[in-house]
Amino acid sequence: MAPSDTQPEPTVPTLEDVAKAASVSTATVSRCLNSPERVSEKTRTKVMEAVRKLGYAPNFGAQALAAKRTNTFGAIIPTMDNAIFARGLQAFQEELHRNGVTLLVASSSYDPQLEEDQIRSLVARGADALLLIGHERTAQSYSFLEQRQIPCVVAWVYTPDAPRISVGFDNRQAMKSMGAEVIGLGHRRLGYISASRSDNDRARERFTGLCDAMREAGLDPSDLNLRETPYSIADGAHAFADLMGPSPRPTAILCGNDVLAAGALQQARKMGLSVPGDVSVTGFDDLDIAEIVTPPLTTMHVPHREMGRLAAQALLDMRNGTPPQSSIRLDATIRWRKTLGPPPET
Amino acid sequence: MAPSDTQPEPTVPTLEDVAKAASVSTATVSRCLNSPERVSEKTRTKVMEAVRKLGYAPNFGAQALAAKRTNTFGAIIPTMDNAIFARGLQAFQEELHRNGVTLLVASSSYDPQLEEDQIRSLVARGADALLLIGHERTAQSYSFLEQRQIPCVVAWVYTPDAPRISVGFDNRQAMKSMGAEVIGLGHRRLGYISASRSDNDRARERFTGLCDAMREAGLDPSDLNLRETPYSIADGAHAFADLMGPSPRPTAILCGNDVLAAGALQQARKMGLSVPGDVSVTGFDDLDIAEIVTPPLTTMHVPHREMGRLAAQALLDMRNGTPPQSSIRLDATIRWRKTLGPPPET
DNA sequence: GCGAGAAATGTAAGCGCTTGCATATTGCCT
DNA sequence: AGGCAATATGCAAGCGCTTACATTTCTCGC
Repeated sequence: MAPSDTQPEPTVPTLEDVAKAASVSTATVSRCLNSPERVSEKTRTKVMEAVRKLGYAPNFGAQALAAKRTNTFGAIIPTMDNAIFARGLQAFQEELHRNGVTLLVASSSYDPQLEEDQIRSLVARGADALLLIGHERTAQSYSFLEQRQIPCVVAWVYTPDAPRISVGFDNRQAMKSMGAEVIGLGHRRLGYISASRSDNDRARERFTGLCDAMREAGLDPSDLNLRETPYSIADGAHAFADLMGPSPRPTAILCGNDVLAAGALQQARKMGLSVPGDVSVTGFDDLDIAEIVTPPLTTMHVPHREMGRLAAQALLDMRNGTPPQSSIRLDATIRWRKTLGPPPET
Repeated sequence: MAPSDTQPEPTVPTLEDVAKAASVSTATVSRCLNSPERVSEKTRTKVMEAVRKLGYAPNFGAQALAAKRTNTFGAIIPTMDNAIFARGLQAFQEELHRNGVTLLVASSSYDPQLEEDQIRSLVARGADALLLIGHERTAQSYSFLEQRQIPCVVAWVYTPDAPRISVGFDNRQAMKSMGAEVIGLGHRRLGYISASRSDNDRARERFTGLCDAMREAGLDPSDLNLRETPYSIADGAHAFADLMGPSPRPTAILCGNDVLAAGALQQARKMGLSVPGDVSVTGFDDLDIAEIVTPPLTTMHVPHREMGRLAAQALLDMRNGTPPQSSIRLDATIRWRKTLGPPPET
């Protein structure tokens, strides 16, 4: 039904076209669209009709250029390829939408350079404010943000002393408490599967937290059997196999996140190891998968949606000139399920 | 270390500032940035230095306005809240990035009206092309796209007859083949857990495909025991419980996607039902979770990354004036794992 | 019916950038 | 050294929109 054979006009209607069609000035059309109360009923109707007929939609670039504001926020997440950021981001976007702002999302693939590009790109596109993950980025990124005075909050971490507002939880403390539980159960030989710690402060903090826990229990962190790998189930499985190869095997394997833990669990089954009978496994994040793996994963629950919502709130406040006084701390708490138990008797 | 006490200048540097700082014309600076080869080595260095020193970043709006192109594509997905679109989208973005285009993502929350807004918003922001999911959207969305002649491809479906290019697989056919396998194994009483079919042609097609399979096997589709629910593990569990309540129970429960199937599996365990001993379960999508649930889920494998890559390719081609001749068909094939077997003896 | 102030509308100057065209510079060949 | 082509730069006209400010049109009170 496309009436494309009559009018081969790829022309985008402009304000001027509308003005002409309604025989008024462009100023009037603009006012009609932006502050309708300043235009008489009659002309307004006339103009709106022209708008509809022409299918006019304002050119965002021009609008931003002339008005110097957009109602757009940006978010840059390390990856969309797994569920880690999905839920928080969705909540973030919902909250923004509720407040009339549009969200633009970009992903950095865990690459600081790419992230810098994305920041520039989002800002150039008029993002009024930015949501960033973690504190790790290029100096240029920071000075750019600084210079442009772009409101921004850092999520997925809680760092009260950092120069910018964060909304999240204390990764180090959280992993420390997980470590303490594990050790408290009697485990002494620990394995840890971490995501790559370079360019990732969350991963680093979690690792440090585990070391804290060991130290506090009189264990030597350098005995910790560490594997650092990319972020996938298969990687988790591989690392687990690796860790469980040489004897004496660890009696508990902590994972930096649930995806890795799911891989570990899978591998455990493949190796005929019972969890937690032969070896305990813990995760971090409490993603959906934590509930459905077998056995259900004991993991650190992170209030993702809450975090997204509060981050949006904070950013909105900043934009409106009432910045939150300080970072916002959320609590991550252990979600006990079935993969953590005492070490085997032996 | 923020040197913010000396210069309280929230002024954004413009092309002109850079030009002045480098004592050249704005035209030269512009060329420096956009086609460096047309500028002498010497001035280029000079200009680049000024750019760096001032922290200059082009104003996207102005750029788009003047150049009438942006190197930006948009994608609108129904939700970011689960993994369904994540992998494909990530591949899509990688391919675009490889070709120098930036991706802007928005999510519609499965709401056609919201999607329409997002389309307008993305286009107004200069998206040169759009990736959309499925064919279901408001008439206004279509006429807008039509009128603006925005290249766009529809993914996650394969519909050779539709007026726009699609890149994906045949949902109906795929589910039909899954149904045929199930029936071929001897199952007669079937249950189906579907995502909401309104505003979702993928869900509708899959359902239809299953009916096809039944009909072809001499079964009456109206005997199919259907549950339609939102998209979460808990919903899947709930629907499963529902379906397995009254006797005679179905001997196989097909699910419209893996998330729902994961819930079903979870519920089966909770009810003490063995899969596939007491009841078979199948999924659709082959997300990561399919591999890690217990037992591993027999599901329809969808080449997500390939789909994302090809969609990007197609869109790139369209933008460059060499549109693909037709829709691109990918194959979805059954990934046999452990949840589908013959019906119980009884 | 008149004049004053309010309300509605129009005029035009940019916003920051790209780009066709004109104007230097440069390099090279004879 | 002279002349020409090629190469490098500058000039200035917009791109589509917003918004002070100017102008026109209403609306009333008397």
